[in-house]
Amino acid sequence: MENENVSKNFIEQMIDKDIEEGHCKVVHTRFPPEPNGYLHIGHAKSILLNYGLAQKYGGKFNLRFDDTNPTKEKTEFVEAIIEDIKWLGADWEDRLFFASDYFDQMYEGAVKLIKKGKAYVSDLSADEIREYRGTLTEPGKEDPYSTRSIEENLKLFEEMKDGKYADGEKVLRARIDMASSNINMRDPVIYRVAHMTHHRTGDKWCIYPMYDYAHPIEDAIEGVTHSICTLEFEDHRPLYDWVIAEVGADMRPDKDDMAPRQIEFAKLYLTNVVTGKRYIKRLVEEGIVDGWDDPRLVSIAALRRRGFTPESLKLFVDLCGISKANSSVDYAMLEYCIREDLKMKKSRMMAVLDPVKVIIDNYPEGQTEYLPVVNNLENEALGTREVPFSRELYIEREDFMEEPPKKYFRMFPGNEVRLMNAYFVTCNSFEKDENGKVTVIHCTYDPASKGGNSPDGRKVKGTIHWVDAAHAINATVRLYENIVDEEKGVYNEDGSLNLNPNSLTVLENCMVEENLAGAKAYDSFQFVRQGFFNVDAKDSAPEHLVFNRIVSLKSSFKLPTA
RNA sequence: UGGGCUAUCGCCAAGCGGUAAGGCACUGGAUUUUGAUUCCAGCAUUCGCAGGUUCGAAUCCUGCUAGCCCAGCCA
Repeated sequence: MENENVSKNFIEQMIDKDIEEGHCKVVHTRFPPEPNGYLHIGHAKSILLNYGLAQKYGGKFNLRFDDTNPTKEKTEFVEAIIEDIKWLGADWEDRLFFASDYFDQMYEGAVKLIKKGKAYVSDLSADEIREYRGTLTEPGKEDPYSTRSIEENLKLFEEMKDGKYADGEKVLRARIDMASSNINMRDPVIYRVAHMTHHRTGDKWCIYPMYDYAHPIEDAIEGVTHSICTLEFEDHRPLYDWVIAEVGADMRPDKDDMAPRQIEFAKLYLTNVVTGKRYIKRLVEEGIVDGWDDPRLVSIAALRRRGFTPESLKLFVDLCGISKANSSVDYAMLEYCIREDLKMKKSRMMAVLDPVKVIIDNYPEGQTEYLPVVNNLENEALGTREVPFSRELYIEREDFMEEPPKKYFRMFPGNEVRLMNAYFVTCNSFEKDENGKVTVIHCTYDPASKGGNSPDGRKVKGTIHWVDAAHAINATVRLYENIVDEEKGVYNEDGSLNLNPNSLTVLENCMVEENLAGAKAYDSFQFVRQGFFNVDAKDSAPEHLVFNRIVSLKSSFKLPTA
């Protein structure tokens, strides 16, 4: 269904080559999150990329938790991550794995390295290791413990595993090249001691493998062919390849298929959003946002709560493309994607966010008629509904002006407009309170224009939405804006976030049509002339609905400001 | 001033030696019972800069410049 003429990204080109040259039999990808936090839209790019590749090439996609550091990880996060990925629609079938499932094989691999003379136990402290490592411009120095015999290393490593040493007392290092211009190759630490209960393996282990050692092994064991990660790991690729060559290659399920290959791509950055964990943590702690799923955030949970759909995110990720250039995508692109996804799928309802009363003076008192309304003029499959109409209505306060500027074709004294799906009405007069605020607008209607067209062919420039006063239900509607504005600067001088004071507007006395009465959590609609809205999953209740604005409709209408 | 990577329209992004795709945004104009949608039109003589090779260069070579990443017993 996607356009066939879309050019392939550089990863697809690499995969094509691996297949053509006969290296790769079955494309196998994975998404490997560490369960130490919530997923956000950047992760969605990676998930959809990896899953999408597996689909396109008829391959496989794994979900694997990279849980090699128990000090940061929690079961709570694995559950949240699973929920988010399921919602996104990426299907790992029966391939849900944990790096911790492979701790035994990783340990055996380390023993093998020691036996080959490719790893040694060091007693250097963390500080000393840093000193010996050298700097960006100076080579490192040999670790004084690097000359230990294989037998001694074997014994020491086993003792590390058996808990004879305290955290930080000893580490296992790979023996590569202390003079390498790539700092990752200067005898990297591959195992550390951490007396810590792991969320899955409990107290079985007190030594844990480092990412650089563990990750290639995880990929190899699972038969992953293309290990896709972000740009900051480019410098780690030689080490990834080293581990594969030394121990990983033998762990592959199919020795004839390709050994895993690491490919890096640029992360997704979005303008006007906050993704930094420490910033979000503060916003949550200070009560500025309502948790990690506050609709102004871009965690997957927040986007879901806001009313974004998996389809819209997929579209977004596809439109953004994959490259190696660091870039920041305009938030407007995301807005386009959700409008695009919802416009044909959702019923177009009438809701008055800032109501002002309208009285149709010549409409019979006490009469109510139910007018048929098509739910979505562009999608008949959505059917029709009936909307009550009577003498007293509400319209949007901004749809009336006492003294309109030029090109204002909504309601004003003497002007005829169409009440959408109902009648032509002409404004005759209005009432104001002592503060000059309009309280009631008086109109007369043309009974012949029922349905919204006049038999005499008369045209009106404006069509406005409305809701019947006697039947409307009262609801709360929340309007959102971006939480920061890059034009104004994201950070203050003290490093704190320069927050948009208008990121949340709560409208308490909105009047929505009665057909919305049964709306349930996550249900979404177009509110005609306003935007797309959904029922808030946390705060809405059947007796009092709370809606979130997902995105506004585009508008080229601007009131002249001067 | 070590190594790795990246520079194509306001924002993404194709392009892979034969003379600058596409999308978002924006600007017109048509249709419209949403100032929405849809439609049609416009939107880089130029590819970070400077040289060079070539009949021909965004694509190859050389030299600059700018940005990002790396000195966790994090991932």
